[in-house]
Amino acid sequence: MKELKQRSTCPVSTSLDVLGDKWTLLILRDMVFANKSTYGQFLQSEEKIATNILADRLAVLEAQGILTKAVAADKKSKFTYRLTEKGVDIVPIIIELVLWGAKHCSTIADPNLLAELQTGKDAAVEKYKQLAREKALA
Amino acid sequence: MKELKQRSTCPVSTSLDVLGDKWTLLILRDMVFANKSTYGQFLQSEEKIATNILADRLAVLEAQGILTKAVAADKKSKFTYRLTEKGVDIVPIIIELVLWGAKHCSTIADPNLLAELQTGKDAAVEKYKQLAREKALA
DNA sequence: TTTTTTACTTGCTTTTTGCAAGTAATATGT
DNA sequence: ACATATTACTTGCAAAAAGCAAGTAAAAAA
Repeated sequence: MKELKQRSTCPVSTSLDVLGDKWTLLILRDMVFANKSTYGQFLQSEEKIATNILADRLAVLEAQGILTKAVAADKKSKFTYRLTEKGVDIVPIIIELVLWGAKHCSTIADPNLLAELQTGKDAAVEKYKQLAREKALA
Repeated sequence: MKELKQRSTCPVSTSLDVLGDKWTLLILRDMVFANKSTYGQFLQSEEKIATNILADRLAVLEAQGILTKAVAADKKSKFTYRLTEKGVDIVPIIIELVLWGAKHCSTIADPNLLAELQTGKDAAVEKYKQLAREKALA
């Protein structure tokens, strides 16, 4: 069981104890916006996470109850990672990162997603949370 | 000038290139919610950031146009750090971290802030953004 | 004029990351 | 049945980042 040290009782600080690095939220982004759910799929992302880092972060996320790991339906040699409700609640954080990056940095965002977020953020957040929940049941 | 390498053109990834570590968003939290603006004040926070890390992060934030550095009004030996509009736009990210940490982790959050965020998030976000802007003018 | 404040910098150790290669349990093709 | 491929890791090592203690330097206060 991977343990994390808690630097203080502040909620921002404690959230960062779990999510504050360059890779964790990218894995969750891939689950929410790219429908990814296996180790092999996470490895294929553009940012090229190292295999040991990916294994470590998945273990932390599982230990923290943000996702669950189960043998895949089709193959016994494959695992499927799914978001828990604690994981689904990270969707708003990811969406704020999309909006900030798209507004202030040189990035290429999906125009449809961006338009959706800019015209009705609350509805879009709910939509992506619900989609994430449905994927977790499949 | 501190440079950061951009791992991809994804807005989430690019935001994390800048903000994805354990300290950067704590400095911004202190500016937004604790009215801090000087090196010495940031050092006093509960999480005990090291002096070299703080100096490094302030330089990155300045290079990225998230905050500005100026000689303090009262003392020539003191600097005042202020949020730019790009910095003010990080407020929603911090607020989502507050909400997630308070809901899912063992933390102690200010009950007034929490109630305010839970009853009317959008209004509260605007309020703290506006307060941050006003501080930047003072 | 000495001491204190303020904002760092430097040197060193420890931890984390990144990279390449290796392992092991299925699963597939012939 | 047997060899090859897929999938999910682990291991070892070098490089980068973080953490810690001490030192520096300009300005302010006593």
